[in-house]
Amino acid sequence: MSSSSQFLPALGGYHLLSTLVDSGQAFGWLSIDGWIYGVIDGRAYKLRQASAGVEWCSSDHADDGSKLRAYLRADEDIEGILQGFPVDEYLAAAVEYAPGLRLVRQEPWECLASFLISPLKQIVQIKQVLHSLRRGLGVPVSLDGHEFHGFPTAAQIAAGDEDFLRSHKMGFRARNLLGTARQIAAGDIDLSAVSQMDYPAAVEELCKLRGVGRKIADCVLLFAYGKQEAFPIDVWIERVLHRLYFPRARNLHRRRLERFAAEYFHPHGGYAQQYLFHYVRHHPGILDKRG
DNA sequence: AGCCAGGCTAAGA
DNA sequence: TCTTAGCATGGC
Repeated sequence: MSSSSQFLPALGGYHLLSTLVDSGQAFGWLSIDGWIYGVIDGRAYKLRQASAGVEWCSSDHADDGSKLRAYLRADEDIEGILQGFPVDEYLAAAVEYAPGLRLVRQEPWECLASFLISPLKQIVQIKQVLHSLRRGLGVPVSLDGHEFHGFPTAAQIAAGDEDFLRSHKMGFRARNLLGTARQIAAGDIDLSAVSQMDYPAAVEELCKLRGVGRKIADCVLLFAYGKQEAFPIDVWIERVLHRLYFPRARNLHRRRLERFAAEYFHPHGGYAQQYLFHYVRHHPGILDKRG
């Protein structure tokens, strides 16, 4: 059952590993034998870095690659975005460190469910819980003799109970995932309608979901809906903004940081945040610098 | 061993 | 409106 690989051009600067495996925006991609494996919309894919693009292979032999292109945001003008960043030594260092880092466009439900697992968990643990959940509920799909699983739907999760979810080590987050899955399965909130909303309305809508606050809403709006105004402020980004941009400020509240980021990085807050996050996670020492 | 993790809810001031 | 305790689990 060998499938021939295909090639996505115009992705020369793309760095798959930092974008898919090591970025903290998506949690389902696995690095195996020099390829990166994952599932998009029920199809298994494997991807590999090539000199002038991305080599890929799908479990669906009739796959024309359009889903993958959309997921990778292959047509995005990354050069223009980087040019539009404010002149800033930290941002410049972050881009220089990982110039091939990109944002992707995930499926909204999977992204939302993933970040419902994120509070008070490390990224490695989030990945473990989500893979466990996939194996428990997801539809299997194989590629190269490896078995993967699609992400469980909201209806599938809503049909279960909290103890089942807790058996996948998600602790108190089980209540939130179950509650949100039920709101969506019941048609209480329509995730497909969120894409047409402007950013503030979308934030408000997502925050109606159980366990979703501003930070998780921003993650979903950025990583799944492509809303560039979204600037998720987690503990790391908060430290970065505080230490690097307001080294002597006291009583810096989340509200103040949100306002600063929205203005200063406009209109590319989402990308700026992603580069800064990736950079600080690999250079925590920059936070030691005293202002 | 002890600190901390891509936060949120709800209760109390 | 603003603060804060409590939350489950495990990597390092």
